[in-house]
Amino acid sequence: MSVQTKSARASILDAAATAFAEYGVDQTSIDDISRTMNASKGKIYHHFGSKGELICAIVKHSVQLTLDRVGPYFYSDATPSKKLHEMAQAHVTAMISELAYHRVVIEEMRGSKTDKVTVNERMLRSEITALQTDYENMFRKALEAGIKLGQFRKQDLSVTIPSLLMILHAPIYWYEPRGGENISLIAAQLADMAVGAVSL
Amino acid sequence: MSVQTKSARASILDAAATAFAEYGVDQTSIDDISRTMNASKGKIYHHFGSKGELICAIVKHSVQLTLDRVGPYFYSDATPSKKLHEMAQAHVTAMISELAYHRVVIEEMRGSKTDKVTVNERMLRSEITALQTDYENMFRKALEAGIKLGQFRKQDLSVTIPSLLMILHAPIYWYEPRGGENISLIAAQLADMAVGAVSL
DNA sequence: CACGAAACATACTACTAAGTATGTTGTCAA
DNA sequence: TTGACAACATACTTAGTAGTATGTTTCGTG
Repeated sequence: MSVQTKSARASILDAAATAFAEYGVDQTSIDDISRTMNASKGKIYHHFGSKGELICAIVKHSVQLTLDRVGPYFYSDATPSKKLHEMAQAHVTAMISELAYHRVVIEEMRGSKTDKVTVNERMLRSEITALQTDYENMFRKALEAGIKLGQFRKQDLSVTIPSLLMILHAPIYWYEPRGGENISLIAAQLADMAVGAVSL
Repeated sequence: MSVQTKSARASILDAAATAFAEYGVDQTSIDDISRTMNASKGKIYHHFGSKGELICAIVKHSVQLTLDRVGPYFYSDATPSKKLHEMAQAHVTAMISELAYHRVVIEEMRGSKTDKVTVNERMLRSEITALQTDYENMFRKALEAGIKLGQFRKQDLSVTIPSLLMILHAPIYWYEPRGGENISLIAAQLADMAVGAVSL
């Protein structure tokens, strides 16, 4: 077959993300995941050093996907209001489009992790943190530009940014893929809310 | 001593909420909790039938506390904008004031729970759901009133309400009690954002 | 074809943590 | 006083799960 089937690593990532998103990270065992793939636990541990690394890979992928979707709008030359609106729309679209991956992120955001953490995992974590910082900085700069131009209210951005992202994360909690639902409608409304939340 | 010390049940609830909030529900064992209280596992299981029931009690308490703080403002006769602002402020104040309890709620929102669920727990869950529905309805009515008066934008409330609550939940993720931070400042800014998010 | 490594599968170990069974102490009412 | 019950403490059982050790098969390459 010339049709290159999805790589084993990607299959595992998909299956894991789906299972984690559905039942929760802690309630899902590696055995559970392998079972849904008609594979064995050995396969997973061959590709990922630990459960923690698997989770990190999912989270990193989620952040990267979001960055890829939103980035282009940040680097446009639109007015701050319009730019923020487009970024918000892209973010929501990302959330809905790869729902499972992003759901895992939410669950792992408050990751204390007393368990053993492999060296590899520690590296992944710092990479993720870097990506997330980059991402937040995009919103920070867009907001600062809008404030300077008098389009956005003066405000404490360390409060604004996480709250703004909360709005855009919201679909993670309640969206369920049906037939008819119009993704762009939801994205548009949430983007309206986001812009309204910071505007004068 | 006439000073009535806190009831055992309340002590357990506090210790559990604190530990759950700090390390995560799944990473915190009943033994962990009892250890922080200098008590025994038997004490906890004497007052709560299972870990699930303990969690439910915490969640219910959280919802009840929020309801108590926000309710009065809903039943005032302020204009929709002002009413929503006051409700939002009260909500944020609640989040910050009993941070541990509300953090547990967030973690349990996406509760699939394949485990055994006791009958008692099932009852608690439905009570909680009822309280939460009541709570959301307060915001729904306030928003509908504002839309009717032309103060708020026409919008899909099934999208708006969860997103609005997300803004108000935000401090749960980043607030950490220091000395100087001014709670009311944070509450005011988030309330501004909430009102702005739905206004014309 | 051979052979070595990658890509798995299978079986096992070690440990954690929820829940239980049972023992002990204090309290209060009859 | 006593007995019964609430309020704990202690010790144990047991199920589930992360991780490992060890086979087995496939496959690219010389």
